Amino acid sequence: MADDIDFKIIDILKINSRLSYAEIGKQIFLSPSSVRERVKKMEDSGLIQGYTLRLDQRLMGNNLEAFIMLKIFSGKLKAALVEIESYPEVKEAFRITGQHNLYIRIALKDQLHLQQFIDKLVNFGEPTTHLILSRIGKENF
Amino acid sequence: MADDIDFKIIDILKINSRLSYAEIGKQIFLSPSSVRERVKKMEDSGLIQGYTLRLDQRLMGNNLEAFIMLKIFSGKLKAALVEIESYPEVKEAFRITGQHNLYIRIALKDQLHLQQFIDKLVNFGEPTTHLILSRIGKENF
DNA sequence: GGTGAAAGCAAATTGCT
DNA sequence: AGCAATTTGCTTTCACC
Repeated sequence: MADDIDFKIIDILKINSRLSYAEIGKQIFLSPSSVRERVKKMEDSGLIQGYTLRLDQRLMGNNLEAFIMLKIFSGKLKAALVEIESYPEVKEAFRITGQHNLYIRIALKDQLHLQQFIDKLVNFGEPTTHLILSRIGKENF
Repeated sequence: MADDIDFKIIDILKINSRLSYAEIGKQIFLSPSSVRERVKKMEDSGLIQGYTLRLDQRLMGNNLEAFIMLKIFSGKLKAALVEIESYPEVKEAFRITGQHNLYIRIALKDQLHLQQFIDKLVNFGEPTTHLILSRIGKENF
């Protein structure tokens, strides 16, 4: 489906998704209308799912980033899924293989906030918490 | 620094970072120039770090998503950090607290690819692998 | 698939409040 | 902080290749 030119466009949009088609076209020697056509096709096919921003969580008032892995109590999975979707602290969450069933990435104001968050999770499972100390490299989704 | 109007703009850009200032302004009853000014200030302050896209990893040819937690061997941390930054499979990586030292999120073609990836990591530490089965809710960075 | 032309919009600057 | 007006550039569509 997608060819090398498409992947070049994706690589450019990864770095700055607000660039104009004209600007993208300059970088890959293609007309703005062709760039637009290709982008539109990638959107329509679902390859490009959308455009979003990168935020500095510290400047958003979240001094703590962490992830929690949850070993869900028997029969509590459905309730946990619904609950987790509703928390604004949750940045992403997955079902996973291994000793734990859920991975939950969170951004929090401080340690008290973390404590309160964990207190909510213990209704659904046994949490293991890992604080994020620093990022390595750049995001590359 | 940032007020409620700024956060409204951020919420809109989270959903679609390619919207025009005019369109954002319509949604929050603000002129395009004011929206632009506010966005620019948030970029300059570092609150908004950039704009990127959401991709469907399956349609990108990556049928396996996983994360690996690495317990680094003594003296191997620096080498591991350099190495990990260079792998295109790595979507994000953190230093973390707990039994393991590094968290590495990856997107891979298939199980063979995962095996090869793990084989590279075992030079630096002891890996624990968790496959991602499905996402819960939407990304919310 | 790619292009270029034309109409309609958006971005960016400026000056005013 | 916000707005309107301007110029400059971009988007979008479409006929053509």
